[in-house]
Amino acid sequence: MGAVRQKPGKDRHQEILDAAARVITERGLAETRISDIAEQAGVSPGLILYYFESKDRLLAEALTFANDQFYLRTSREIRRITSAKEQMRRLIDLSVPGYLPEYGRLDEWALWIEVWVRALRDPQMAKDREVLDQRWRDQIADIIRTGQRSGEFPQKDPAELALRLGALIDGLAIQVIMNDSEITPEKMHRACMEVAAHEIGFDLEPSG
Amino acid sequence: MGAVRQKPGKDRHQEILDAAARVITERGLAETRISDIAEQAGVSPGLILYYFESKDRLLAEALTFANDQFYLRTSREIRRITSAKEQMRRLIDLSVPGYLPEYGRLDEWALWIEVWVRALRDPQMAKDREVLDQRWRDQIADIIRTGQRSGEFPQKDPAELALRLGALIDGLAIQVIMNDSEITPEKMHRACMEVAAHEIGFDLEPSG
DNA sequence: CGCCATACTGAACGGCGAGTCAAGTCGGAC
DNA sequence: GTCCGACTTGACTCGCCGTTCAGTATGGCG
Repeated sequence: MGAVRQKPGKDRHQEILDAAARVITERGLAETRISDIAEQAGVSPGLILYYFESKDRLLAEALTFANDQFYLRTSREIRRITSAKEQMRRLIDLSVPGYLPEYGRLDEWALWIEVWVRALRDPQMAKDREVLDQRWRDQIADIIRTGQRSGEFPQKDPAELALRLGALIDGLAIQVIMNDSEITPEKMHRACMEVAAHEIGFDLEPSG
Repeated sequence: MGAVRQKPGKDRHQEILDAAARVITERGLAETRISDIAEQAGVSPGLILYYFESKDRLLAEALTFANDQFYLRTSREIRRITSAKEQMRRLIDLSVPGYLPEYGRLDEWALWIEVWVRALRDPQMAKDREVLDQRWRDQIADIIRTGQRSGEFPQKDPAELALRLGALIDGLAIQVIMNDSEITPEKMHRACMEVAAHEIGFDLEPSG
């Protein structure tokens, strides 16, 4: 028996988190077994518990890990854009599940729902969720502040606007990943843009 | 051994669904065991599976059952009101978790999240969710149509408005039941009323 | 060239909980 | 009153899965 020890360049901890996130996305938190994660990561089940204290901790870590990925991606994309209105559009592009073909069905949203369920009972996850959610709202608020500083947007409370827009995006994204026949990615995108324009107070026309 | 047979006035099926909904609310879907439901209902574990084919089916039924309760309650309340604007206010009153002290923390929202998670993988639950969600949006749209007929509200697509308002309420309600420090029931209520007024196009002043 | 620490394996253990079942109880029909 | 069938019980089975652990390979160090 034994083991081909792993190349030093690789990080098992991260590999396992990544495998876990993929399995959770596919099977759901409740149906995720340690052996699934092991298989996905290409290691033995025993090794999972060698790196993580328990299944529970691993799952919790995997959820926030996946959320970080999404945050970092959007954050990077947005920083490249100067116009606040275009930043807003890009944020919405990236937030609508299945809108950009290159990003699959944007299954981060499915994981996000799992976070909510867990956060209802797990105090640590509840704390993590609040931090993650605050970061999400701040991202929106920052765009609004940018637009207000540049004169693109009128003066209104950015935090309040971010709260409302964030909630709207959350609510619509849920319906979209559920494949609700009432709403498509395109429709969600339009709804988000229109409400954003209306509530923040900018004009939709150019390249809308 | 044996059994005191139950009074004919009672409906075991319903009793068990009710017990299940309460247990799920308290412990979460994943942590709900058959024996918990039995205990809550005051019967033996065996009886649960006498009335339900499997744990899975029971849980699924319990979730839609609880949602029905919420729908019927709000529906009844709203039908009593004539002014569309007041109907809208009442709907929001009832939808904000913890806003009306007499309705506890309105834990239906917690169950609703469980529905979402399950609907991602269970086709039957996916169908049920869509029906339930459609009913929820229709409830909002009907209020808007009422207001438009009476001249209280201007003419805009009621279905589209309902979609957006429903999503906003969903998104905000999630944050509230998570005890997010950024938002309180009162704040959510104000946000919903303001966006409703702004998007539907009515004035907030009277008894606002 | 041994030797050790570390990474890793997979078989085995143990507990838990869904589902089964044989037996008991009781209301009502006749 | 007696019998039937629906209702109810709780002990039992059985499979599953998280966790443990004894053992194995391997890279590096002296």
